[in-house]
Amino acid sequence: MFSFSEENYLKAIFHLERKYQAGVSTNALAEEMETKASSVTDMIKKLSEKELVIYKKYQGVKLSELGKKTAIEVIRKHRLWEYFLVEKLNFNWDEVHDVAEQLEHIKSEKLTRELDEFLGFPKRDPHGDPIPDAEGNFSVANKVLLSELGKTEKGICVGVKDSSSDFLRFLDKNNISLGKKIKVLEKEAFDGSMLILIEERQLRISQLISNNLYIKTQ
Amino acid sequence: MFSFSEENYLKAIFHLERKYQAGVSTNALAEEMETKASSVTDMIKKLSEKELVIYKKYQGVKLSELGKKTAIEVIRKHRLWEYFLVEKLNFNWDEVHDVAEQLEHIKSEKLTRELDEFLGFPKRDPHGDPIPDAEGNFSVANKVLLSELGKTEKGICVGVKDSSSDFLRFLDKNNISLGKKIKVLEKEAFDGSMLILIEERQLRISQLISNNLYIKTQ
DNA sequence: AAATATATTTAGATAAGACTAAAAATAGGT
DNA sequence: ACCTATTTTTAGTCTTATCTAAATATATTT
Ligand SMILES: [Mn+2]
Ligand SMILES: [Mn+2]
Ligand SMILES: [Mn+2]
Ligand SMILES: [Mn+2]
Repeated sequence: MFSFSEENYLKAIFHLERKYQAGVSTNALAEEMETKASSVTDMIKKLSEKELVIYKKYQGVKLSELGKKTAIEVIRKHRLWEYFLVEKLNFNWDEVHDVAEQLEHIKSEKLTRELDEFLGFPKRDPHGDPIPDAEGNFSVANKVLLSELGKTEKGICVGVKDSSSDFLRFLDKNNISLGKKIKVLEKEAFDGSMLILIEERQLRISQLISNNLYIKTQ
Repeated sequence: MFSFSEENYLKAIFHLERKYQAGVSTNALAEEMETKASSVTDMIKKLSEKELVIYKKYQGVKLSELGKKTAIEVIRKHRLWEYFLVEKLNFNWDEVHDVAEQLEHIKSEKLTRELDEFLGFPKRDPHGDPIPDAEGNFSVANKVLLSELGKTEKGICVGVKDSSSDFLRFLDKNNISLGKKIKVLEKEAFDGSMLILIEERQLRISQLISNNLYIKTQ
């Protein structure tokens, strides 16, 4: 149906639309795709021809309904494969992204459907991100960044914002993983660092860390 | 490492080398790849530059050691994925080939290794073809075509030569599957058709069928 | 051995996706 | 409102993989 490159652009636009509802700028997309603005303009024109995006010169792009549907399908596959790699093939959560970037482009509805079933219709990928179902529906959890919590507030660690290997391995090393209870004991106004309680253990973390950990409070 | 297209050419050359040990001709390769001879020449030159094949103008191609190793890796992945699809994801043996054609190009040594382990190091794919191990070794079974058997000879059905959907569904419909015992009851000299005994059942099959079924005798 | 047929390679073109450099449009500051 | 900085688009080039048409080499007949 669509090329790898087209699918990757759609995915990138989908993710950037959160931040730029008015339309995703060429430069933002160029940065996300690690390419040049001129290449982005070329591709946007092509996607526009194919009615995957709505585009007016100098005004940025938005996904059309078809574009959004396609992007969600790719994201669904990406996250299902990440789940598969961790749950069935002994991958660590920091090793799955690059392989999933390849697997997400495999074209077979039956494969996606059967994989989903084989995995027991998982709701979240290894990084806490929601896995869209076959109809493209997914629940956006009411999560906040740990850095937004104040002293004495608590919740459960439910996701990571940064899913780079470096960050994930840091979390592993410090025994921070999804599902664990976290309570803010102290918050340093000066540098934004925190003293947290995680499973009976006290830990001091920098703002860079708390800015990349999602917490579900309630 | 190598492009999808390069990998597909290597695989095709590998398979054709059985038949054309002296060197695979441009035309044979063009037919196998469903492309034009001129395109084949272009690609062969590129593969030759990369030392994946040995090529002299007008003399056909052979795989180099590196080319052979690469081809076997792709075939290993293809067959492992086919096994996965049938054993874990409820695919029928006639549905797996096209998806495996995509999956065979995923680059991740860990993925291949872990998939192999997850599947229990299978030795044969759903069509009876051997699955190379991580070192590229695989056993070539001593099988013959059913059409080569004479009256009263018997053996076990161990593979298919043609693995088209049409042929495989024909076998399904007639309850012929790998592992079943087959005995030749009659052989018609005129049209090459056979009367066979398969699991207490008598069945008349044309030469086209017996020419595409592998049997292990002993 | 020459003529003819077939196989293979070369030449030139195309499409996708990327790039650099330059031009044009938009946004901000005074 | 104008000047400047930034963003975006255009123009032209490159690489990969394909194609058609034409040229050349090899194989087969006579
Ligand atoms: Mn990922
Ligand atoms: Mn993820
Ligand atoms: Mn196959
Ligand atoms: Mn097979």
